[in-house]
Amino acid sequence: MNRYNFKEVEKKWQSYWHKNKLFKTKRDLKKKKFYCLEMFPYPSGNIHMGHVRNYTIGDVLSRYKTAKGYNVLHPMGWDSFGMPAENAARQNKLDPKDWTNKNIENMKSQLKELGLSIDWDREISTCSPDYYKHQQNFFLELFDKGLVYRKENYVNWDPIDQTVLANEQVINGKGWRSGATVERKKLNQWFFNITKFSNELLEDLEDLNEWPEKVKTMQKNWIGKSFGCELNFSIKGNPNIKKIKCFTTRPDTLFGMSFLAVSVDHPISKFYENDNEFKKFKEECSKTGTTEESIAQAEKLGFKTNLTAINPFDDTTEVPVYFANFVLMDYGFGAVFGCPAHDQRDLDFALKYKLKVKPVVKPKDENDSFEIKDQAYTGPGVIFNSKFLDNLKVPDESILKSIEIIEKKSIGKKKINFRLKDWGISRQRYWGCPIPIAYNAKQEIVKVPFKQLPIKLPEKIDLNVPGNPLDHQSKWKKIIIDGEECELETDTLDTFVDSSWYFLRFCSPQEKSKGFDIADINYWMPVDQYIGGVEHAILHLLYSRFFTKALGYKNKTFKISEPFKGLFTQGMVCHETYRIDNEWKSPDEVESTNGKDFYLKNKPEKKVIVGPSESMSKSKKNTIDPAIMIQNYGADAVRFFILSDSPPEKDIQWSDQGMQAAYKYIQKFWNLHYEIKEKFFSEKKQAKKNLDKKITEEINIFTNQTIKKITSNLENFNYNVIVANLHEIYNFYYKIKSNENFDFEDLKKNYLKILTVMHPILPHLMSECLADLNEKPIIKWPDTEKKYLNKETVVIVVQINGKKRGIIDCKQDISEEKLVDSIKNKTEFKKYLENSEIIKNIYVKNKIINFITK
RNA sequence: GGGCGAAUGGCGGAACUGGUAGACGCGCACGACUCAAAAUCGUGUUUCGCAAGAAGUGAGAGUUCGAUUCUCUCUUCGCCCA
Repeated sequence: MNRYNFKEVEKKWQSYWHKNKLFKTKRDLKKKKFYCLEMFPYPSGNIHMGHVRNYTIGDVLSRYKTAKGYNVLHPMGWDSFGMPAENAARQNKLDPKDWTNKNIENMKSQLKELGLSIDWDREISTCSPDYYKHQQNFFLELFDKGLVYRKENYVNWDPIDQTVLANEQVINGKGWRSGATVERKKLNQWFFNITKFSNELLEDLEDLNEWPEKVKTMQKNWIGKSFGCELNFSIKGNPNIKKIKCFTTRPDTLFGMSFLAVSVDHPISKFYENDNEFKKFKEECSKTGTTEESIAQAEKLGFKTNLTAINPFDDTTEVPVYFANFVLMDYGFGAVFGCPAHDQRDLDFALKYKLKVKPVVKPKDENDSFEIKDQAYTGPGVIFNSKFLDNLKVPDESILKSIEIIEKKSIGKKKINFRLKDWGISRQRYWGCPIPIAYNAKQEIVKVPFKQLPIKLPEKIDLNVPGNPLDHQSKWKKIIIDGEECELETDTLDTFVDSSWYFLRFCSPQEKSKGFDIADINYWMPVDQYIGGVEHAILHLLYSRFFTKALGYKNKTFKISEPFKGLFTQGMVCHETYRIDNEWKSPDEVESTNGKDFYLKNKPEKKVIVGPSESMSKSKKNTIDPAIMIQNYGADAVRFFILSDSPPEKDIQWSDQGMQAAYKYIQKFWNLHYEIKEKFFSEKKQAKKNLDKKITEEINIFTNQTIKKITSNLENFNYNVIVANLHEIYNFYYKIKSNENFDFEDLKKNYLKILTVMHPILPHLMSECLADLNEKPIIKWPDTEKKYLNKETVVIVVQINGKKRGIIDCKQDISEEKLVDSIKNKTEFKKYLENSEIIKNIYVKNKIINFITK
């Protein structure tokens, strides 16, 4: 017995792959391409189990497609700009660049230890000027196309740190680091005009039939197309304000209107600037965050003006006009009319300010006394209390008819509105891509010319000064453009921009003069399979789709409209949480003798509270370090386990026993391989003369059916089932090895095919097994032989009145008559059929026969 | 509140277009080897029942010769949006 030394073997094959550049890919128009891409990691320091799962899935697919004869592009890079580097640098007085590059180096070696089939010659890093130079150029290209603009916008402002906070950095209205109450502040910011593509981004989802429905629905909701109309209200009370324009999806509820609500940022607010009460109110509003969710959860507040609005359908009614905290300036026109009976938010507001609640839609089976209490009615029904709209069917008929009337009266028009907002890309941070814009003495916008790109980040700067870091770099800011002295923009780009085109860069990673070579794009794009976490289902994917469309806009050579043809979203890796009092304990700090009660290692008196299994996170300490697992069990075992227990799209529970079982499988298989080789494939051995045809056939059938199963499981991402198939392979060969009465040559032919289909999951072990049999490590996917996919005999289930009563072996495609006869003659079925009359039987060929008796 | 999805042994999970429910693994039990343990190997393992047999895929109905699979109602859980 020779024990399988995974450390040696894995290292050997990894360096073999590396030396022979086995995964290096070139554009080759003669070969069909397959672009397999996993979401590239942020270099935080170490790879985690989520990465292992993500990259293993992609690797299995890449290796399979390669074996299938595709020219596979499987690259890897680093999403290396971002806040953590800046934070780490601030805490430890390091340079973000050094910190990041050190992490990259470490994580790269960890990824290599996993045995991934990556073309490392294509490695890219978004924080490298070689990368962001092109990004700056794309920014200017989009600027020229009119897809970039600057406007004032509200941000979350931390007054102590003098910095802008992302929504997730605002916790209960306070800055996450300083604890200061966050303010709303207006800043000049850069935007990508993503809303220009709202319709395209929505409609093109239809063609993405290799995307999960769930993700498409999420994108659809995010874009939020709504059909309605704009509507002008005549205003009384201030001669300077004649009209207020609203957007509404429910013009059919106009007769139920009882107030008009406008945003505090609405242009009419300038008439109230000197009103102290209003100022106070506006300040109060600024305390609620800028997210839709925080606005939805906040109490509905209003500030009553002296204005009234006239109902355009009934000029005898006037309603009060309020400023309200739940109306956003950047949705619609920053004004809505309130119909409390049919909108919960309006109802909450009306009840608080004692406004009229008049129902105008009633459910079908209600009469005119239908009333609203504390639940708005938003369902279908018919219009009532509405004069000329009465009896119209809600929603379709009533809305269309209302819009028709509005258009006829020239008080508004049909309008499609999107929830999607333009993408704010300005960040007041250091560790990001500088925006290639400068301002001249007149404060005019000046583009930085291509020949002056890249605008590199200044190095070795002090990050502990509050405020926007680049703003303090007075020397760096100075730039001369066309002889004119200018000052550089000090905001950097949102890191989502970096990841919105990296998949294009992978096609031409070394191209110096431009971001990519269009010939490369035309060959490699789109990404055939994109794999990553569902947490990026909305923003990253939407931004990448936008960026792709923006590059193709007004550009006849760039023809890619969707970057990702197939999308797969994998589940998270979970582990139980452990806690003593309120302190989290990591899995390697605790132990258990019975699997139920846990205590601190070597301290049985210290009982540990076991919490539910949750996604692995550093904060809860429920992480397992992949590097240690690879060291203890080997890459193949870790790959095998991470694929085994759950379907890849669902969450997986980390389990020590599962990990050990995977390790045992590797060892067991190697031992079995060794036995098989010794017994059947060593040169001395000859098969016995009295060959058992049945076993030979059985081997061939097993091989072909297994190839078929594994192939279809690979195509459908049923990777956990492939692991089960691998166990079946072991069990089958374990059984076979006790027999000797078959053709050893034939066995070898079958065995080699089996090793080949196992290869994508266990590349090191299989390379070793193949090499051990003097086979070249070139993996070519085996075809199936049809004659072995159908057995000569089949098992037919016998049912009587739909109940299974037994099974019967018979020849393939047996006629119904013969089958019925043979069943009638069998004693085991006689007792069911004797005393009753057979009315009919249902026969499904080669599967089942069902007798219906009376 | 709306949308989407899920629910199968002690556990993770399998079951192609409706056709032998529980593949495969874990765990557990018993046995072999051992002075003993670990490791390894063998046997068993949905429930009830000695057995024959019966019940059984969250609950209830429906379609069907036949439903884990299709339809409806409900319950619970998860995710997203509000």
